[in-house]
Amino acid sequence: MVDKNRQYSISQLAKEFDITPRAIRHYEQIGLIAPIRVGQNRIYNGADRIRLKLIVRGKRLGLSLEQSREIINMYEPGANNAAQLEKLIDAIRLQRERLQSQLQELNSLLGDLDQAEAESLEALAHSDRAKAS
Amino acid sequence: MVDKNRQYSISQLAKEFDITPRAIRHYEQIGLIAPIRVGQNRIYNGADRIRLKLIVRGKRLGLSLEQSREIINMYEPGANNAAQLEKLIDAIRLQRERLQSQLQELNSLLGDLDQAEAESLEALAHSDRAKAS
DNA sequence: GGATAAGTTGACGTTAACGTAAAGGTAATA
DNA sequence: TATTACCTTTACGTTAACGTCAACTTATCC
Repeated sequence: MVDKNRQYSISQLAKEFDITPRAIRHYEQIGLIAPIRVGQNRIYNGADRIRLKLIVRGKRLGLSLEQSREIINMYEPGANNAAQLEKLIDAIRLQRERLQSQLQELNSLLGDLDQAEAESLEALAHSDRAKAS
Repeated sequence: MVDKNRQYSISQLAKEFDITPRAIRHYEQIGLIAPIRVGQNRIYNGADRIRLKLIVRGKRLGLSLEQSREIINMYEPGANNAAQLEKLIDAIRLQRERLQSQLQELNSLLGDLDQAEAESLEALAHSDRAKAS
């Protein structure tokens, strides 16, 4: 709760999350974050930082910004009611399921390939025999 | 081995893999497949079909066409040597690992959220008490 | 009072992976 | 023979997610 009122510059956050200031401004352009201004400079608070964190995590998870938007919209620092959190968690679970089915696909592909490998090894064995003969 | 010499039209394959003919032509443009021509029409054989299958699977796995290209290039219907297959399988395994780390991230995010949920539930409980008092 | 560092706003450029006409060839079918 | 049904090429359009200038302001340090 200490950093609830902390303030961050754009490059500070850019550095922390290893993205460019331009990217952060882009997120603002499409309405994912809305920092306040001091003079003409953007100043980010703790909630903004969390939103950014969600975005970056989403990217690592292969989510589009639009998909992340749903998650971010569900994150309302004050209006943190349980129903919203449930929805958020459900969304994440759904993505997890997507990933898991991808993994399944991948494993089946690996299965195919292992089989192909086995066959080709056998083929090689046969050709070896052919050479040997 | 029966369909080794089978022939397919572009729309047949499009239908089979649930993609558009345009997409298939696109894959050809960037050199992922190279069907023969009969007149001006493209005719695809079994190997072409496999390549397409690899592409489509790759997409389901979240691979870019360039990533798929590596896999496809490793698939040489005739020159099916074991070393190449090993490389192919390794590539797939690598992708699997990427997915698995994504899953881990996802699970940790879910962990965070579950905790946030718990906290907010507690907060709600407190506010209930506040209301009750 | 320059130089340097960090910030700002346009606004055009870029990559990926096709979509979407437009305009025309060919073959089977009513 | 006219209408479908597929096929072709050419080429511009589209979305996502920023990258990359250009031109300018503001604060700080020597």
